[in-house]
Amino acid sequence: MSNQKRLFLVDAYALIFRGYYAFIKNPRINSKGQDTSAIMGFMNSLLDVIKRERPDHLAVCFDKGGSTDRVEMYGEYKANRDATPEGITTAIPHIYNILKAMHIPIMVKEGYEADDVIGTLSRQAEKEGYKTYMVTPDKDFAQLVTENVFMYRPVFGGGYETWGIPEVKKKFEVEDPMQVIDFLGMMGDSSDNIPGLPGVGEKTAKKFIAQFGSMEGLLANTDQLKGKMKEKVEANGKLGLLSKKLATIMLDVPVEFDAKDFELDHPDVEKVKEIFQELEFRRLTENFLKTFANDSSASTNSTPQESREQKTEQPTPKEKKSAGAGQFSLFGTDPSNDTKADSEYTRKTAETTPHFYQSVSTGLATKLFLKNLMNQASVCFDTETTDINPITAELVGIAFSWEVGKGFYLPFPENKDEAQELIEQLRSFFESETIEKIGQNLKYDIKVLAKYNVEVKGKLFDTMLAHYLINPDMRHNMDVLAETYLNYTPISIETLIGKKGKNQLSMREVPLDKQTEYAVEDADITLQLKEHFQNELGEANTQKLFDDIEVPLLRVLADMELEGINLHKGFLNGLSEELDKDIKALEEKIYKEAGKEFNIASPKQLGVILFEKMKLVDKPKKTKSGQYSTAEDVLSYLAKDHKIIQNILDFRGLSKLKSTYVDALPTQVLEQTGRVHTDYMQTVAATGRLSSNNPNLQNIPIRTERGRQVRKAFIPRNEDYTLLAADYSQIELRIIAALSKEETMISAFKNGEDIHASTASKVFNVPIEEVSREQRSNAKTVNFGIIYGVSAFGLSNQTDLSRTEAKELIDTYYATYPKLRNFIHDQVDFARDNGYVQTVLGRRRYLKDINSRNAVVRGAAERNAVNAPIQGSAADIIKIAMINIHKKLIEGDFKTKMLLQVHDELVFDVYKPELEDIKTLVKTEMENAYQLDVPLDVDLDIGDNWLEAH
DNA sequence: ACATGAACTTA
DNA sequence: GTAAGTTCATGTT
Repeated sequence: MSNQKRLFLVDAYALIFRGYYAFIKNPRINSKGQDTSAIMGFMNSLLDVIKRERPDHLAVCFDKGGSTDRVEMYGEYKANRDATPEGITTAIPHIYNILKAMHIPIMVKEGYEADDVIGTLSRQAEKEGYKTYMVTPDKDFAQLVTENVFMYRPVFGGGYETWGIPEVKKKFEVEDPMQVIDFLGMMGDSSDNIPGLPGVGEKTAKKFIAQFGSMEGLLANTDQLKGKMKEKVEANGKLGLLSKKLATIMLDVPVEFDAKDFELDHPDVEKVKEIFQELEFRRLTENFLKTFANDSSASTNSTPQESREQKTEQPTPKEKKSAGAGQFSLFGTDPSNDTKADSEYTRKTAETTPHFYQSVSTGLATKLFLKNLMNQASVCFDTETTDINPITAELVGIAFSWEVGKGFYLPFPENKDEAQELIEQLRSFFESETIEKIGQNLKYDIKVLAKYNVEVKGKLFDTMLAHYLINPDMRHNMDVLAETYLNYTPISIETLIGKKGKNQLSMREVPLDKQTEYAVEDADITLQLKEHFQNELGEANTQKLFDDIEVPLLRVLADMELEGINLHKGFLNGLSEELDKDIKALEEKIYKEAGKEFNIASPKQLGVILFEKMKLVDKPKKTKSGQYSTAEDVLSYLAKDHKIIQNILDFRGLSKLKSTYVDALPTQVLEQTGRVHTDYMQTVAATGRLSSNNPNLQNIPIRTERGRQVRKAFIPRNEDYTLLAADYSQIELRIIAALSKEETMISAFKNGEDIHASTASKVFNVPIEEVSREQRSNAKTVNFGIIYGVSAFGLSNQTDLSRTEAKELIDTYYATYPKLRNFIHDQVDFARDNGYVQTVLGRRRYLKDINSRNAVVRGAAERNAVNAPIQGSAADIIKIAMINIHKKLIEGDFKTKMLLQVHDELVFDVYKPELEDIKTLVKTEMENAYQLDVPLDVDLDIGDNWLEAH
């Protein structure tokens, strides 16, 4: 049996899909904007199988043109499948090329699915004495399992399981794997759109199989069933038999198993390397070389020259050098000694990497360490604390590293005074202007240290910010970065302190040796990442953006967050009670109108009430998940005809207001400071904007009278202070006017005209003083539409214009502002040519879908190409203003503090005696942050709360 | 306990 | 039509 030859048949699409979705949260995009997730995922699986099992025969099977037979039987077959994602269709040609270069045969047959091809080949191989392993996660294959045919299933979390007859029997509760067909036929398969018997799911199907053995057996004995189930089965006998047929994998596909052809041969290494290089697979290349490394000793064709020769010949699988099957066993080794540990992925960890991490506790060691530390030019550090909130966190330790693979950890005593003593010894390091400090998310560490009265001075390098500029669309947490760029899996925080929730430990409770390994590893990795990103910043031309904007801004944000803002809790409590009364009253009305009590906040229940019970509409709109849509725009449409609808909309608005703002905000006041401290995210928004959370202070209501009351709760520090809000007027329109050099629009801004009225006057060809409200409003909508990348469709949705009217309006608009249209086209062209667009400061956004064949996907990318430079440039400009204002406030020793940023607005807590100076300072810095051909204009407002200051 | 979708808030 | 975050209900682990 051990000598029996083994054939592996790979179900290509199943593994490709699996690989693609494994990366769906964090798609692999290379510098050319290609989504390589699917290729990467598939190749990982393929190499994994080869490495683990060292098959002597292998082929990869694809579907082609779907199953004509099955579609003929049942028109709906696979009809409700979503279109194959673009990331997959574009991957297929690459995968074909790689397989060809690897000399692995590709099996496809027009009009058949991979299942059928694999089934047929497995039967032929069985006759020739092979053991066949079908590499697929798809359960349908279980029907093919015999004594010599197995499923080889990848399992989540890595590894594989082999399903033979016993496993299939157990899983499906059948006597014979063939009964899997009956099982699938009965319960159906929603992904293939096999109907199955109505009302029969997994449980019932298993019961039927046990009782009747097969679909035919069931249909012949329906007298033994009862009730509804009996009726249903009897009525759907035909559907059941059809379903069984659809679920049956064919064994007579016109393909042939050719043992010689299927032998796993040596790949054309150079060719594969070339393709991988093109796709920018670094780790995979190593993995590939490693996989095929240990067979080369005996083989002659592994030298570069040889391989190149082979390439210039015919690199098709057919062109094999004849090598006796047994003698030329590629891998030579017995698969059984290929241990699990060996194949457990190639990513490095602390365990597999030499390192020297040391904790420093004694006084003498600390002295030596400090001396050494102060001699460095550049040091990476990372603080470990008791809390994720830096304001309440206490230091548990600090890790330092300045040499790859080495580092030190200083544990901090729990006693506050002793901790302060230790930090005092580090003060000269942190406050040194000459030593560069490296870290991942330095804003956190800086805030922690600020609580110990230590300021971090000198040049900074934040790896998270660096990567945000290099690839803003990815995520930037350290684990992802380490895995992507260093092929290294760091120790997870969970292995130290446990899963979050009930019994999570504090870092303080972790044994010192574990703390040391974890903390110094973080510093070590961050140091390595810095070396990596340093060059990439230059390549992406974003070095200046990094040094002059993002890094300085980090200190500004740290100060704003530490400062927090004063909140009038009592006022919100009063508001909450009012809202509560009104919400209850609305509830009463709604229940009465509906004739039933239900959860109004549940879209599902609400949909049933409105569209099934009350039947307000003939054909209700559905969401993609099949529920009735009760979205705002759908309901608004009905509001004038049905009183209940307006009440529901009001209910929703008030509930949101109460739960998200009025009730939530007071709970976010930090005990220690009595203020609300938001956290600005500097690396989240793809355009370069900031985002705010815990709580989000960038979406405090303002549009409705009721909502804007919440702003009254944001108040100055005390009576000596007042709030100042400074906001850019029309900054995005000014930017697009300046960038497009559209003179008409530029001069309107220069003359201080009302830009929407001015646009209306030109588009509708009336004198500016005769522009009607409606005309101005439509012009305003188009102006905004331009910023978002207009379509006639979108515009007509926003206004009461029809699609054609909207189209006409856009055409006239472009005729009025021809350079604006050119600008838009230029942005899209630039994106097509370069794969990215950029802001005034060179901040890039990569647009992988800009050349997509799918018009919807491409359209979205085109709108991004227009919007990102505008939204992003506005973000750049306010960031410059913030940095400059922050600097001036410190230099001038002002008591006034900058508190909030809301995209185009800054809010200050102004010390009253400084008011006039601050007004001038803020307006000047904001208006002169960046020189455009259009003047920037800033409105200032002052008040005793945020609403008055507007 | 955790993830997702719908709905609602902002610039 | 762009960019975000929070809450609630619901379904899965």
